[in-house]
Amino acid sequence: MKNIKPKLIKLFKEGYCTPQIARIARTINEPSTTIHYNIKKLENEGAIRIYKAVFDYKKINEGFCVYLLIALTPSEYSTPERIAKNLAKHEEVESVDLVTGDWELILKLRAKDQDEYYNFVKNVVSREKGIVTTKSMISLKQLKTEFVSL
Amino acid sequence: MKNIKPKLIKLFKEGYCTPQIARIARTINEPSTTIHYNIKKLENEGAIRIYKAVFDYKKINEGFCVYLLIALTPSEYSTPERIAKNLAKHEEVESVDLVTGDWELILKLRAKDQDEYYNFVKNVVSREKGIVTTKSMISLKQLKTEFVSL
DNA sequence: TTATGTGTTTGAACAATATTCAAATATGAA
DNA sequence: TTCATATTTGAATATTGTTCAAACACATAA
Repeated sequence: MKNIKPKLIKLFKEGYCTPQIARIARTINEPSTTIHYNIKKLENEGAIRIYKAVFDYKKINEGFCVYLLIALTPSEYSTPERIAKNLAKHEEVESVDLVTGDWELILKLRAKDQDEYYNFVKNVVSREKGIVTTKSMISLKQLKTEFVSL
Repeated sequence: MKNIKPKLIKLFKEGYCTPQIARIARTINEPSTTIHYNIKKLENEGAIRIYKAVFDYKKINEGFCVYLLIALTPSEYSTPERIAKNLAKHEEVESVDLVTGDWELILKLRAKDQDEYYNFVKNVVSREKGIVTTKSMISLKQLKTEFVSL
């Protein structure tokens, strides 16, 4: 047994997919070379970043999903991007945004379970200097992710 | 001019992509038939939902991104999914979660600009019975989306 | 209006890739 | 060990992506 599964999941999270030109051509009834030309144009403009897979995260041991709100110390207000970039590096992190309102950052995180999430908060979030408060909003049910209804 | 672009964007948001088996095979140095077998298994298990494109949303006129927190009236606590599903239908909605804490729902929305977002709130959100309060957290900067760093 | 340059569409030929199939191998349970 | 089931793999085939050159569309300026 070669245990290919985790390797595939890792690759599919950030790419290793490609458009189905022939199927699109059939669907909208245009020549495949026209589709090809237009897709390449979108890619060259940078409008399309990558092609990737969307998972049923429960089935790949990432069923625990949390929105984490973060408030920074006033001294960090001028460079919130430093902390944001550090946090974005980690594979548990689906998204990172600087936002308006009572909190400076909002992260979407995926972990296997509560324990794994606790470890992430303990080892990554709480070690980051400049964070003053956090608040976890645990997802009880995900109805739509990445524009995909579940 | 056939204006293929918007059609492609629509299709790529929810699929019409496929894994690059040969490239994966080269990357992890395994026969492509082995990769093929393992991918089909993941698909049949339902672990992989779809293959799709991730965009630079600013370049496809969806640069305005908001996290919308929603509190429900106590009478809706028993059926939060009804409202959640209604909201999830709309194409502006990237994600919908039922969450713990001070709010019942969190939505991630993408629109062209503030005006278009306002129209969505006015026409869709505020018409939904059972919503008691909302709070918008506007994204000032997106550092990572859908596991893709920007 | 016509001329000119640029961007888009398209079919034909070709290159690369996905898929099928059958055989070999591995794995776990009795 | 034996058996049933799951996984790996190469060879053949089917399907798809890509290249290329020509035709066409569109905008601009003379």
